[in-house]
Amino acid sequence: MSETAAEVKPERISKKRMKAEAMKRRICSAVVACLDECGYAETSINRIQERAGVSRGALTHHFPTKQALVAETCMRMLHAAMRPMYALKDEGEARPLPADELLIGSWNNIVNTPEGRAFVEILVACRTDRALHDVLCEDLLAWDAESAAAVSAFYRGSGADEDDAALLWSMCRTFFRGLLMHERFVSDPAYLGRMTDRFAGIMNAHLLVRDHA
Amino acid sequence: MSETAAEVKPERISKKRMKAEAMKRRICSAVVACLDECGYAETSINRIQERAGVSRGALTHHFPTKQALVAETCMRMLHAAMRPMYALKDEGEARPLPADELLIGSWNNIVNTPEGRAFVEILVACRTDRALHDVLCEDLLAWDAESAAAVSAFYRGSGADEDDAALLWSMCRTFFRGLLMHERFVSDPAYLGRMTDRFAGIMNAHLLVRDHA
DNA sequence: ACTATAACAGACCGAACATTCTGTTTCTAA
DNA sequence: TTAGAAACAGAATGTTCGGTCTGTTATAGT
Repeated sequence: MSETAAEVKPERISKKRMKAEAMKRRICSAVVACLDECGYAETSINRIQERAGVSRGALTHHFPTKQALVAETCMRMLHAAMRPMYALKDEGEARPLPADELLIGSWNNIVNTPEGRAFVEILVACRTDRALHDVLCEDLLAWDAESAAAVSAFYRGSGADEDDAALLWSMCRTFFRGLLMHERFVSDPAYLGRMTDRFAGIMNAHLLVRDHA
Repeated sequence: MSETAAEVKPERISKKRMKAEAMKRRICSAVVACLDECGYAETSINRIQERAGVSRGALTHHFPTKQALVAETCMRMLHAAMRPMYALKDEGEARPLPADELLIGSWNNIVNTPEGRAFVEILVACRTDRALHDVLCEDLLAWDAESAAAVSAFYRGSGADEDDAALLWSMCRTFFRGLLMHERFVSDPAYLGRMTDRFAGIMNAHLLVRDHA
């Protein structure tokens, strides 16, 4: 059991593990860039290895299959996207933003980014790649639930249901994902801004900041 | 000029052209099925030919490249999706549905179908495939404009802008596209229905049936 | 009836694909 | 200090890809 030996002294961050972690991060960054720029279909192992500037051996050593590579990249992205939300939570009672500002900020800083676009590529791939879906489904559902819980803590919905805020928030993320694939088919780039503004304005009347009673 | 000879007597529907058209329809149907079930990445020419039950020669004869095949499939889908809208227009002043019914109907009969899912696959592919994008962009923009015009004829928006109805309609289609890629990641299938209902309810207050003054 | 041509059929090709494999280096635990 | 294992490196493999090419058959204009 070599792994138990490794678990015995986890406080010791070995030089080996640091290098391996750096390599993994480097590779996953290349995956994000490739997914964003080339799409899932053209994100081949060859392209990733060239983009990351690593050898084929390094890639296959850390990620035995392409699905493992994409899955870990996805989870790293989700974890990174969740971090600011935790930071906000820990910061205590800094009053939450109005919903429209939250939405515009989310669009600009989270969704409409290389990571956001890469995530959409993965989501679409999951629709038809059962193996990839099975690897990610559980974690994605958990992430959804976490995200919904975080929003529900600060916002309430205009509807009757107790979980209306979570439903509305899910709808917002759905809209943003759809917007990403519409991006290249608007004649005027400003039109995207009009859509996000209009949408945020409408949702602002339904996703309301919770009173801290 | 063999083509002029063909143009001279277009009223004569030759047996040859009918067979060719039937073959094309058969192939494009297989493309839709493959895109829906396997996704763009796994929609290979081999798979299409097997699915359609045609020879490689037939495929390459009618569609020299894969992009031509996907592009024509896309345009056929859009044309088919547009047909009921024209039929509605020609039918005259049959009062339009309230927006929420229009939306739920669109989701069930147009978006959440094999064709709708295939269309999303194509849209996502266009994001990173410049050649495919260039072939389709113009037609897709025209289709968007047609769709917006058709909606504007019967509906008005709650906002100040003259084209608010078109903007709202575009937002609705954006939302539905996003919903398609969320489909496999909801724990309860009924949740999708809740999302469409809630969304339709919200939009119903902004997308209003135009008075026939 | 005849011939030119569109409509197929299927073998073939080089490139690229994901994966496996055998070396070589570097670190770590004993 | 020294096995031994993890971290790489890169060649090799068999498959599948999109596209081309040469035949064969059916049809349509003359």
